[in-house]
Amino acid sequence: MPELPEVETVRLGLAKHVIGKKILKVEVLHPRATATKSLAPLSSLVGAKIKGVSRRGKFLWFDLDRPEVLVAHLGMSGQFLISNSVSKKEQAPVRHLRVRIDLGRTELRFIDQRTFGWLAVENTTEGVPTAASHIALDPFDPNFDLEIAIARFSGKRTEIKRALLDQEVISGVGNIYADETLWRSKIHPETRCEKMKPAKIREVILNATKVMKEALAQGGTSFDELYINVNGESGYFERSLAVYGREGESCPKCHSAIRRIRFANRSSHFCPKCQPRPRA
DNA sequence: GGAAATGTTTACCG
DNA sequence: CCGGTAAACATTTC
Repeated sequence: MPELPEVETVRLGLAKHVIGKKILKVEVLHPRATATKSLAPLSSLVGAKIKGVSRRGKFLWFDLDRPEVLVAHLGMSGQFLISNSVSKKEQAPVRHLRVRIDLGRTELRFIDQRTFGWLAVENTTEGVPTAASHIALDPFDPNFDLEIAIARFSGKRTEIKRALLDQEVISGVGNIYADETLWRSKIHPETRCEKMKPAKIREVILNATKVMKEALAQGGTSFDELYINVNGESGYFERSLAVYGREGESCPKCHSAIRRIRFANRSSHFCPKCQPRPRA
């Protein structure tokens, strides 16, 4: 579920609530919540103080007053929720609660229905944890370089949608924003990158950036309770979606029926009129 | 009741 | 390198 705008919404919420707090206790309630690559059990972080919350693409991490970081990936259904610590007795059971991190008056909870998300203790290289070291810069990164990104797309001999989803080409874009980006760009998802002019690729990247910025401003996209911010609130970008999840409904631009195709093992939504299939 | 679908990532195979 | 497929899993929808 969570793509860059959702992860960034979570990061902002976490930063507001956990920076400066010390980890007093860590309770792992599901074995898959700790990534196998974790250098140590999450409980080894007891005593560490949280100095900051960082993000690259869809990867999140907590910077600590020690070299290691606590890395998190939300997968399809991961959430962080901030709650006030209450005595064990008063706690209502929380569905899919995987990890509890005691920060004193605050408890940080990692909740994950499908358990594709994970946490890990990792080292960093130039401030970036191992898990995210192969991930390209996302368009919100101050060091993001548009020309380098264009070159990377141009070098891919594959379809534009696959490249958009490839986190080593550009990071942060997932299935929702890829479809929305291509609709805005009037490009069919199966258009080959090598057939696209650099100017068109530039337009695609800029549209991806724009659609994710707009989504961030609305707190991200929530279809259900599977994506909510650290306070348990939903995002409102769903109402702004032009094609994603709208198969059979009308294109906001031309009113043709939106189509859905299976593609790269997931659904792609597009307008057959605004985004005609490129001729081979 | 069962199949198909769901926002991610990684691995494997041809 | 590319692309298809599968896998990890729980839940909802058709």
